[in-house]
Amino acid sequence: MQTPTQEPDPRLARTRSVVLDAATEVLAQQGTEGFTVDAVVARSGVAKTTIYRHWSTKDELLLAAMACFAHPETAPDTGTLRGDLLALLGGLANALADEQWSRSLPAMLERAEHHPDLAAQHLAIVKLKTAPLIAIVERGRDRGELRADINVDLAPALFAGPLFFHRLMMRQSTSAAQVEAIVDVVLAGLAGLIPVSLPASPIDTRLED
Amino acid sequence: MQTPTQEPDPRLARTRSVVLDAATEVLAQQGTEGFTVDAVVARSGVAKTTIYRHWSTKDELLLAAMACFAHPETAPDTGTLRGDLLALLGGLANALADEQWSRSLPAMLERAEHHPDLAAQHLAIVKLKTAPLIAIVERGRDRGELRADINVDLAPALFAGPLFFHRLMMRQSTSAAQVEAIVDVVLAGLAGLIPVSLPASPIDTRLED
DNA sequence: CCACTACGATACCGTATCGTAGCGAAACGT
DNA sequence: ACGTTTCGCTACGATACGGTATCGTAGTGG
Repeated sequence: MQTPTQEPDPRLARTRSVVLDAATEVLAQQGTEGFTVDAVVARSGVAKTTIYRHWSTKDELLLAAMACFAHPETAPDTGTLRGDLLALLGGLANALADEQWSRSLPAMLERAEHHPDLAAQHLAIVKLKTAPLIAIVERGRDRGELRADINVDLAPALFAGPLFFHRLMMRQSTSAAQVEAIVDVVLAGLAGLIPVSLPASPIDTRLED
Repeated sequence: MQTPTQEPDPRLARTRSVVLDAATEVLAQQGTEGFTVDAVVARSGVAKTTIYRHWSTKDELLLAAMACFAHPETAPDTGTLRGDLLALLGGLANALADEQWSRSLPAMLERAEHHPDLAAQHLAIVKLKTAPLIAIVERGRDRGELRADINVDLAPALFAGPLFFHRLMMRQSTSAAQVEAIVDVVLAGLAGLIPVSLPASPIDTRLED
């Protein structure tokens, strides 16, 4: 009856991969203005018609290219909260320094600002990337290295925020020593004195025209 | 001899102001893709030829529009470091929530990534905006509320980074309660236990193709 | 070996956008 | 009042880009 061995044509996957690789590279190197279908054609060596056979519009291609960055991050497990944070944030600092994802980040942020689909996808990616950080902090809390009543919602902003600030606003990388300093300051602040309990993040009623 | 009363034509200043206002609005509302000369023409009511008489190219216009955001920020003075930080960062949170500068920020970051002139100008603006924060922290340090050997280079990233992280990555605003929590955590970490002394920020050898 | 599918090349259309030309009208300084 | 400067307007030219049509080619599965 059915044809279970409906082998998909390997050419499909091949061009799809080649084009998406080229698209991410173009986005990373040229930004939004340089992200043009012809540029992807030139870089990938794939004909424009073929590209349009896979993605019916330029925005779809951009969306698909962005989706390539949605790899889940694995949380390190060094045994201590501080060690985990240093490992994770050190890796983040390195990624922010020279990975394609980091170079395309400003372009993605800009496009997401005016394109709801991209905004949703970017938010999903961010949650994917921040999940291990939250997991680490929760694990440390459960281990007793932090107060039990701590609210983890601010953890991504507190720990990763400074790194992104350096990358996006100051346009410079964060050294290992700086990562260590950030971890130590925030960790001391979290572990120590003040009970951090907050109302949940406020409803956001902004960012729409 | 000379004509000392070289009264500048008020029309020049007027159109310049009108066009730059329109340009910033277009940039904030439409982003880089919508930032087109014709859009500025439509919004300002100034003829395209006139715009090109003031700025010889579109990039110059964009540069001039960005320069409008280079207003120096005034540092509050409440008497305590915590009060100053709450005032300043609270203002920053509000600005990030709904000011034109915040809405054009992603576009500016993206353009700066691939346009050296804009990058330099953006960095100058950032330094202008972070200066009062550094001043506040130094004042608190000199007042004895922080260790004397503290390094203030990380202060902008530690205090303002989380707010920018919320705005850019999470696309949400930072509530007053969250600002307070951030200030308390970082302040506790800075005031307390660990001596934060770092080598100076590393030389940046990235971000060029 | 064969039908089928995906791919490549080229040409093409329509449109958006940057930037300019030319001329007349209006506002300015004196 | 008058010369000068600035502005508005329409119409362009040039280019780049998104997207399509057509036809021929090459790889794929059976």
